[in-house]
Amino acid sequence: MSDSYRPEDFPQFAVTVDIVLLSVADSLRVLVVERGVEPFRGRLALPGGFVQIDESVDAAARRELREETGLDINGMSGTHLEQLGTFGAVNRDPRMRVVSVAYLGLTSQELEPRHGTDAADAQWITVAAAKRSRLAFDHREILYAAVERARAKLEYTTLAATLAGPDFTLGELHRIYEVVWGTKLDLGNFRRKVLATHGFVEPTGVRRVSPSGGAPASVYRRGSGTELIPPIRRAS
Amino acid sequence: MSDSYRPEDFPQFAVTVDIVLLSVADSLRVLVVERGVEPFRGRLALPGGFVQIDESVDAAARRELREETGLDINGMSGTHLEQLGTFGAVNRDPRMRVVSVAYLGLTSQELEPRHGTDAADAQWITVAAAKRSRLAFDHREILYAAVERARAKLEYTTLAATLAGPDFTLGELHRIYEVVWGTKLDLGNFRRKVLATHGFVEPTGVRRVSPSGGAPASVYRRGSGTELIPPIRRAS
DNA sequence: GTAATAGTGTCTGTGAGACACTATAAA
DNA sequence: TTTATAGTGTCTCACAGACACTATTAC
Repeated sequence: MSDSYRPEDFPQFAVTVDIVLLSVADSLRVLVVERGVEPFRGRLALPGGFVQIDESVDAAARRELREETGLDINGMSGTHLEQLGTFGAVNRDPRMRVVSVAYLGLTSQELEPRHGTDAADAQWITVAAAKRSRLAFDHREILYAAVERARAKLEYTTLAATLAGPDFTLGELHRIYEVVWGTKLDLGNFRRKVLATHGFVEPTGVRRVSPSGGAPASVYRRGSGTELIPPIRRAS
Repeated sequence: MSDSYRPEDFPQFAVTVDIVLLSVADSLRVLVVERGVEPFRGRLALPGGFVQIDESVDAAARRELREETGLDINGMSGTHLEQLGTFGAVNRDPRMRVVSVAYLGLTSQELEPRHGTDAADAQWITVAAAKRSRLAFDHREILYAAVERARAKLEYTTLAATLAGPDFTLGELHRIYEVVWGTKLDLGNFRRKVLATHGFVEPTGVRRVSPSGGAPASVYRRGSGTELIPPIRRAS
């Protein structure tokens, strides 16, 4: 930390936030926007924007998320948002020196991007497609880090319940794990594990019939716990 | 991401790096510097400094670490350095808007801060003392995050071997865990666990006698592995 | 001898994984 | 009926944890 007060003594940066918002539908999806101007015009990019001088970096992330999707983290929605990491390569933005703080968001996909807002051009695409796409800036690298973080977090936190929505069956929760991890999980063992973990899910008393047939399933909602002890391990 | 090229369209920030460098001696220690000027003159602070306009944020962290301690991450020392998180509260620096990218460093304490360098006023103090101290800026918060990260990483990575130095006995490695976690661990079970984990340690063939008596112990060095599968769990 | 550390043996309980099985819905 | 899902039972193997024990050094 320098001790100077003179602005000319330290380099000046722009600081942005970029948000990797993930959800699970048939497959793992990510919210992207199409850039309308240079640089990277026409390319897909992660939603984000400049941090304002009078707001914290975290607040900027929440604001951008709200502007792009209408999801309001402060308003106790079922959405999770956490800092992922900071990307500070010298030439990551061709215009000027920009340091970007990336965030990982998880949502149950209830809310589609709202037209008529900043998010008019936002869309959900599969993560597989996004990885194939030539994303703007270093957003491909950020996406990879976010997906890996999400996969790891399902192991030792109850965040899958956030991806599953306000209420869900254990079959639906099970699919979240299979889709995010891209692996098969024994449903019977998974059920026992989840039900044995205090604070993961709690029963609502309601039963629901699957649209694809089968017996009616008990509906659960998120429990109060956040950690999974012991964790659910990915297949080795 | 804004599309403007005009500097006046986006707020200007200073970006710093702050480094939480930990080592294990009798207890867990952290490298701190005493501030010589305002603000927070006389207070202890984490080593760090401004990111230059032509260096990446990661490079700035490596440079600061080298300047403060002589440890050169590029030069294949036994030191670990990873990004911890970014602290971007509006008023975290009373002089101006500063966003700080914090790093967690782990070292085996071979190298003491060098006098006659930037680090002339640097010193190792126990983490317990640092937590009691009124650190400058939001460095207390950063320290807490770093210690928790280090504790968690010992569970599922082989980083303890980095804290233990170039070569070590299993008894020494065992103490690293007990000191960082602040718990007791059964030595017999720990030994079996470590030796059964492929890539954690490898024998050097050398034996060493402890200065505090006891039978001579086999000396090991770090293995090539980085992950601990399955992890060593902290006591619940 | 005692103290301290290194290293091994062994038992037990828990729990993950594999897999079989029954039950209940839709088509 | 078949198909798809929900939910339970059970067996086995691995392993973490507890703890006893021997071995080897310094003092």
